[in-house]
Amino acid sequence: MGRSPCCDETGLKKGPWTPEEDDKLINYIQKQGHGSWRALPKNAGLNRCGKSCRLRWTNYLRPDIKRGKFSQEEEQTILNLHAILGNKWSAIATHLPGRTDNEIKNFWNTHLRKKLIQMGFDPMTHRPRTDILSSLPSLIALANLKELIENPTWEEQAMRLQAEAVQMARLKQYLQQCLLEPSPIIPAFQNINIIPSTSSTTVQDLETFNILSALSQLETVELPPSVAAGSFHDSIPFSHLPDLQGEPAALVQGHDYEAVLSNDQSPASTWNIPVSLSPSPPPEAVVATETSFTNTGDACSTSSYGGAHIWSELLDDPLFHDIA
DNA sequence: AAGGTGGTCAACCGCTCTGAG
DNA sequence: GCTCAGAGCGGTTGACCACCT
Repeated sequence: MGRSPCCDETGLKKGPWTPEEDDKLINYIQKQGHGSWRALPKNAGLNRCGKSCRLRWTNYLRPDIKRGKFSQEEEQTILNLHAILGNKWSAIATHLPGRTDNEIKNFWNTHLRKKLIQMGFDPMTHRPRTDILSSLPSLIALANLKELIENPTWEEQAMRLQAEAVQMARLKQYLQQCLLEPSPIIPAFQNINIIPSTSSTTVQDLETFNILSALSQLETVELPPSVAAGSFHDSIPFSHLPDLQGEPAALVQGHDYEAVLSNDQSPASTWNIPVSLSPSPPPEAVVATETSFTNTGDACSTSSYGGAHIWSELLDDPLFHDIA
């Protein structure tokens, strides 16, 4: 399918529009309307293809176009709509008066997409990224390498790695059980939906969640007998994480998105993009989570593994970003 | 001051959709 | 139902600009 573009016709001008061309186009459309776009350039005295004229008019010259920076409300609207519609820029644009699909697309690609990635969200599914899982072995190797560099003796390394292996195995076992057993959802991941809310989900929440999600899917660690006994699980007072296998909102096909948009309790997505993309103080739930690990007092304590700062150091490491 | 790098955004390209004949 | 022209859409490009080294 597909036709050769009308601009292939030789002699037609391409590239940036001059003020004179803009004036011609505006004057013609204001007097005659655009009618047939293909016929327009000839009638208006423009050496352009109709397609180029239409684009220039709809994206730049139209009188009702709102220019300038996107407001917080517009930004949030785009995020919410994109979670439901995906890259349907024209559909998104219909909900933002004065904004063009091209403008929204550019804004998404240059701002919002990057923000979501930085926060650990997959910009396409609006869910926390799980591709970190594929690089987890590298991540662990990196952590070990870091330790090797900082701790010169091999005996220390052997003992440390052994302890870490036990910790990771236990953590994995616990998280697997958490994922399998229905139990109350921890506050940090409660009430998750695509509609703006006052939820205080933070970057820290997401990083924590990503790490926990990654660890929960570890498949390569041999479990020591103490884990199999189940004592570890019993000692941890927080519960299971959201289902990661659900349908990504952006992939919902054939959905009546207008109905979804008008429904505050939309089931189309179970994830909440934070209202503000700026960091906020960590919620109690996350603090409680870290405390829970530390207070167990056994090998699963994050403090004996280096604590949360090891992970945050790692996550900030340029090498990790390359891997991720 | 000059070159390099990254961000932004207008415009283009190629494909799909739609409706008329 | 088929074909084709026109319109529309989303992805990509490239010029321009600001900032950094």
